Amino acid sequence: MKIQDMLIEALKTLQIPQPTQIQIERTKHPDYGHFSTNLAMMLTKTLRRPPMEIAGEIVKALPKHTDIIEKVEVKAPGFINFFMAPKELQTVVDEILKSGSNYGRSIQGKGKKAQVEFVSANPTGPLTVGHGRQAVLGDSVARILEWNGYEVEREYYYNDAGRQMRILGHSTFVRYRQALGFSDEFPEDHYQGEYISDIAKKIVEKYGDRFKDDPENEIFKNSAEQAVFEDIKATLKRIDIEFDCFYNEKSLYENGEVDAVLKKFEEIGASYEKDGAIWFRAGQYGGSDDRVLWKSVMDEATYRLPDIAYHTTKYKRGFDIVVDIFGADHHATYPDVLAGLKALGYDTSRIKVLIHQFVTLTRGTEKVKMSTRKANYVTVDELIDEVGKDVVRYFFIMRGMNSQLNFDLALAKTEGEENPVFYLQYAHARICSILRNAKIQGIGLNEPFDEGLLQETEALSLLNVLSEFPEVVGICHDTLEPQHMTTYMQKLATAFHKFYTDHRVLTSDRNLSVARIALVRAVRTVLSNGLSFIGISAPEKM
RNA sequence: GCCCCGAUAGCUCAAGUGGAUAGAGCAUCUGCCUUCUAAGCAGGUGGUUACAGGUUCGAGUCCUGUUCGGGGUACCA
Repeated sequence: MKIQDMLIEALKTLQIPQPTQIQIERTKHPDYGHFSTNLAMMLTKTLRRPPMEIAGEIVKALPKHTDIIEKVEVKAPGFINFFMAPKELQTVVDEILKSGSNYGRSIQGKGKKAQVEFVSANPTGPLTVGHGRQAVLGDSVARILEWNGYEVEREYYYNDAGRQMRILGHSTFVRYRQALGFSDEFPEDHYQGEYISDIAKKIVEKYGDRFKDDPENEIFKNSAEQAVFEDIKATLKRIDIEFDCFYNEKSLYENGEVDAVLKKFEEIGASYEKDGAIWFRAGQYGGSDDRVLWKSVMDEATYRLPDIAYHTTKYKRGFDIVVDIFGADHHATYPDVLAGLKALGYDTSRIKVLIHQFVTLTRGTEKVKMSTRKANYVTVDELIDEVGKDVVRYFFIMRGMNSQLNFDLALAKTEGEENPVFYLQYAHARICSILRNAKIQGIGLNEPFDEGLLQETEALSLLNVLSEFPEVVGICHDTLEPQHMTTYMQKLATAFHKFYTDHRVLTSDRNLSVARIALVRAVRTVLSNGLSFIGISAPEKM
């Protein structure tokens, strides 16, 4: 960065040793210029002099580059504020138009493979609002990594062998009997959802009463699983989420990964037998207490063992970065998995675990409890029907994942068109409309322009916001939090709407019009890139 | 008991590594459409950032304690 180089040069002339890091930040308020540094305040400790004094000397010693920096100010308690020259701000238009849909992309992940694992709900029923948050969050994290140059794989891990699935199969069986006219009672702890009856009816259509006395027949569980999975995939597709891989836990037993972990643990003494069960010394590897890996009672593994084995495959499959996304209810399980991997000698710093808090559903002031069993949930599909794909996606990532998300169903309906997502899309549509009009007036979109004509306050602040986009992509990468992009997009749209209100793009002055067209084309590019970054469509008309 | 997350405007929420005057939307009040999309813009009202201490040039952000809410703490996943 140019400002940084200038500061380093100033420190050299003053013979002040350079601190390990020079912080340069964008300012919040225009009064403080475009960038500022706390360098003088950082130096006050080592130099033992007042920061204002140091700041003054640094500013005097700064090399003069009036084409880049228009003004430098010192403000109490010792900030050095840089005001960029219009000429410097104006260069971004050309840069954006040249880069187009690549503007903002970073290459820091180039050549690296990343995997994002999310949703991973067992196929017992439709995706609910709770899953929705994770689905959108996970896909957004994947998009963040893609924008930063990684080759990204989206993975869905599931288990179709557990107790839940047995109950699902039996639920289907009972509905099947009922569909055949038997008056079997439906057990309370079974899956109450109507989708089970639909699946059962299809079995009746296809096979009649052939299985009426065969509750153990695999057809019940298998048909249910298949149907549910198809629904889940269809739902995800509606919000533009597609997985590259569905990984079945069962395969870890079939391909020997589970056994391999057990054997290795035994070899290195990370496990021991007690009370007929096999325990993992999690405490020795950064976990809290020792945990059971293999149950004595049922003679089967606990979930930890296949989870550890599963994660070893992530290393074996060559991912440089692995992101696991869990709901708050799973936060206690991952330390054991990490401890297991550490025991096996893997570098666990490659694994990033993101925990998101729950979605609390309310209808007005009334809380809606959700349970897949009792079928009293709101599905992602219903949500999409209600507010549309873009709003669903935006809604789930506009809040930080650490906060519980309150979803008021009553409000979701009324907010409708006042939703912040329309604000962004409207800015894009407005620009498209201007460009259509420009064409009608016979102004070409690619005519050479004089960027020096973009000098109004509103234009300059818009240019400043535009130049921030690549940094936001970087912040999203560092934090793996997509909401930084939504916050930025609001800021960009605001800057544009403000410019639009105060200045016409198509004026009687042709040169000015051409320059402003270039500006709004740059805005459109960044809007469109940002919307694609968060997976929201950029409409040309609204 | 112990662990994780949260508490910011009347409501829902922002605020990258500690920075300056804590921001949006909704709600409410007032202005702005014979000119490119008013799904917009400008302005008003609204805050002791749960509470009490601490760290420092500086704390919504870090530390300690308290209160309240959510989630966990299994030979369930």
